[in-house]
This record gives sequence, structure tokens and C-alpha cells, in this order.
Amino acid sequence: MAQPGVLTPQNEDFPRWYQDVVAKAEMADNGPVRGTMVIRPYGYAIWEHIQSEIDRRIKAAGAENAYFPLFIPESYLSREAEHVEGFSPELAVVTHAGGEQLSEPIVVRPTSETVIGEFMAKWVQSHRDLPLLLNQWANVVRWELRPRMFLRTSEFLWQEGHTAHATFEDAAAYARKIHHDVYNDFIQNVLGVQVYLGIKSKSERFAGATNTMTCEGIMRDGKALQMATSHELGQNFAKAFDIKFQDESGTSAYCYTTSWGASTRLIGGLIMSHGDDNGLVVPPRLAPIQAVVLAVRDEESVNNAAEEISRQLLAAGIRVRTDHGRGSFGRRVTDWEIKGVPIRVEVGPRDLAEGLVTLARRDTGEKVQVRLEEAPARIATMLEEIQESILAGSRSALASRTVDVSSIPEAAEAANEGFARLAWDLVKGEGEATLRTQAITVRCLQRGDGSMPDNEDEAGLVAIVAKSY
RNA sequence: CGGGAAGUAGCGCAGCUUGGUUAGCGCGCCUGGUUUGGGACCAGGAGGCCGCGGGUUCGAAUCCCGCCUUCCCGACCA
Repeated sequence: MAQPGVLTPQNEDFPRWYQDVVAKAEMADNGPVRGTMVIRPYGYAIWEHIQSEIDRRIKAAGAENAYFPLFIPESYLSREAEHVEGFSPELAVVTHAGGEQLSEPIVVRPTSETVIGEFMAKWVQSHRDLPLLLNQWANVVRWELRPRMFLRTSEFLWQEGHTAHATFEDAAAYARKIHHDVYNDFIQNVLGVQVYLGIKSKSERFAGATNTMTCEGIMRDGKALQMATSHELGQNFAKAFDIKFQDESGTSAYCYTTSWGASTRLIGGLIMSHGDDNGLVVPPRLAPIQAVVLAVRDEESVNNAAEEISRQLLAAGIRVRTDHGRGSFGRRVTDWEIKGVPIRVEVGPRDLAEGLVTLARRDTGEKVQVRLEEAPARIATMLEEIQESILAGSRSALASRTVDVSSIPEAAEAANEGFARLAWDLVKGEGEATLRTQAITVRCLQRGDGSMPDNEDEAGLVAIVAKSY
């Protein structure tokens, strides 16, 4: 276990614990400009795994990657009324370039619906051009008033998908496909986090959307985090950017568009979903380092054995790191624990003499001795067990942090610990406003059976409310 | 952007109230040695425009003004 003083305990000061983990796991540093961050190699390695897992799923859903410019003419933003209203307070605007004042200010993209809409209009003419399924990996800038590492930085990295469809139904179906097959699948099966899927209430919707779907997770301090969103944009952007096509009969019609995104915020979600007082806990499928082979003593025979085990693990397809650096055993153990490496393989002379190594699980702290020759297979199995166990833990955390209530005051009480679930009819309108005064918002709306509603107006919906990041 | 707290070595802090020689401490870092099965020890050493700019003063880490940044609570948001 980490010694006192390494990290602030979660129950003593959760925000400080979070800052400690970000710093001591070498995830990120603050940048020099307000709200910016430097993502360090270990944090970036995690992001690269997030990217490749999400990217694979996006491509499987049929979308292709492209890249659009960072700079957007300011006039583009104002073409969609709600969109500009929602984003203008947080825009970074370039007014000077090349030593001169620009005739039209340039906006640094806060999101790319507008530029991409402009080009979709050029590229779409016939129903045969549809659906048009695009995605880009990019940085965006939003001048948020209260930055927090990974959760809300002035500049962040994300993926934004943008699609155009011939019909409302096709657009709605695709947005749902992305939400389930890309976001929920990744968050659950790679990130090991159980979330609620639902739609946003009108007041929480994306600026310019007709419907917003969300993945809402619960953090270890009982606050909710929106971990990915998918939007149905109706014909709002199609009309603003003139994205039209001719159908089989030669009739011209506006497209229905969607957009959907997931960002470096997922790393914040990872930290706060699984992390404990010893630091980060990274699920094996996401971990840049799945197993660290630790030479207990800096002796040649031990180091050689550690190298040999590493080679075998690498050959077995496990992402492995060997640590036979100088420094005390305890220190090195603690460092790898803070970084959340799933399995530690301890190689020491006493074990070696008996043909054994010790495997230590990061998630449970449990240690087992195994025969050297069995190690690769045991580790492979154990990685799967850890992945499942982390998800199971997230599942039970979500369940135990969710309370069914039947009034606004009860919901307000329950929201101090996590999610409160109650009939949407009790919340709609005045209740939502009352909760908001206590920093509690409607995180999502679901059907009674937990499934995704078509829209806010369906009868019998339940609201899931909480305090959130 | 409102309320609160804070910026002194890589990190955590003391010093400031009551201005006064070479600004301290712990951890970390470097060198050498002894160590290494849960944050090791000894010895030696390096590292500071005391956040930035202005002011008061013979003299400012210390007092005054402005700005920047960070953290917490809130409003805004991925």
C-alpha cells in the first residue's frame, strides 16, 4: 500500500486526490495559458489506446476519417441561431494575423458542425451520395470559465463525427448505432465503466440539436460525468448550410444530420471511476502497460529472469514493461501502483529458487505465486479477470449510487450521494428549476425499462438526476 | 464571470503580522558507498529575478496598487 502522504485520500479531499493522481501518475501538467494542459507521455499513451479503440468502432460503423480546418469564419457560426447562442460566450476569436487586423474575425473551432456543413453541401447532391458518414480527430477550443484537468480544459482533444442522411429515421438510427456500438461498447468493454444511456432534457441539449443522447457515469465521489454524446440535428444545420439532395423522383430535400463526440474527458472519467487511494486503476484492455515485470533485487540472475519473463509475455501478446532499475523495491511498487498497471510480476531470488514468480493484481491487491512456466498463461487469464472485475465493480457502484425516489426534495437529498431516479412528470418544468438551484441537473431521461426513448415527449419517462462535473 | 483560498528550488511548506547582512526546512535530484521481498541509509553536492509589472522606502519575499496563474464552491459546458 502507498505510504501516507503519497496521495491525499479520496474521502479526505476528493478534488485534491484527483489532482494528486494526475500529477503523480504523470498524466498531465498545467499549461502556461489558463485552462490548457500538457498531456504527458503516460497520459497520452492512454489517450492513444482510447483513440484506436474508438476509431476501430467508428470505422466498423461505416464512417471515414477526414480533417477540416481549425479556423472557421465567424460568420459560419451565426448561421444557426441556437448554435451561435450556445457557443459564442466560449469562443476564442482571432482578430489579427500576419501583422494586420483581419477583415472578418476567425473563430478557433469549438466544434465543427458549421465548416463540415459547408462542405457537406458541396459534396451532397444526390440520394446516392447519402448517407455521408464523416469523422475527424481534432483539437477544439472552448473558453470555459472553470477549467479542470481532462474534465474541462480550454483546449481539448476529441473525435467528432458528422453525418448527413436522406431521412429522419435513417439519421436517428445512425446516431443510436454510434451511441450503442461505439460509445457504450467502448466505455463498458474497454473503459470498464457502466453508464446510463438516455436522452437529454430540452434544457440540457446541444446547441442546435433536436435530440441529444448521453452516456452518464457515476464517479467515486457521487458526481455524474457525461462521457460521450450523440446528437440528432434534424434539418437545422442542413437548412443553415444548404445541405440538399435530389431523391429518386427528382425532388429536392434537405438532409437530416447528426453529430457525436467523445473527448479527453474520458481520461478524467477513467481516473474518477476506478481510481483508489493508491492511485489510478487502468483496465487491462486500455492499459498501455498491462504487466510490469519487477526485479525485486538488482542482481544479474534476477534481472535475467525478469527479462526472460518479459520476452515470454511480449510473445504472448501482452503489453509489458520490465523494471530492474535501481531504487528500493517499495518505491518502485508504489510508482507502478499510482500508474494503475493491472498486474505486477515480482521476480525475486527466493521465488526463483523454487521456480516461482509472484503476481500482484492492482485492482484487488491480491498476490499469488505461480510457476514460472505458467506465468504467461496465468497473466493472460488474470488480465481478463481484472477487466471483468473492474466492470462488475463499476456496475455495482452505479447500482448502489442510484436511488429511486418519488419527490423533488427526496431527489435533492439523494443527489448528494449519486443518482436519483424519479418520474419525469414530477421533474419537468418547475422541478427541474428547483433542483438546479441546488446544483442538481437532469442527467438523462430513460424509459421505465431503462431503454432509450425516442424523444422527451414520450409518456412514462423517468428522469435520472445528479450533481455533475 | 461571482464568492473564497493560494503562488517562495522539481514537489510540499516555513519566513511576511512588526521591512534590515550570504532566504530556510522536508521530500526529490546529482556524486560516492552501503542497500533493495512494500516509498532504504550515510557522506558530500547542485539547484531561487521569493508569480509578473509598477509604487513607497536609505533598504521589499515582507507594505501599497495593478495584472497573471492555480485550487475550492457556484453559474456556463465535453
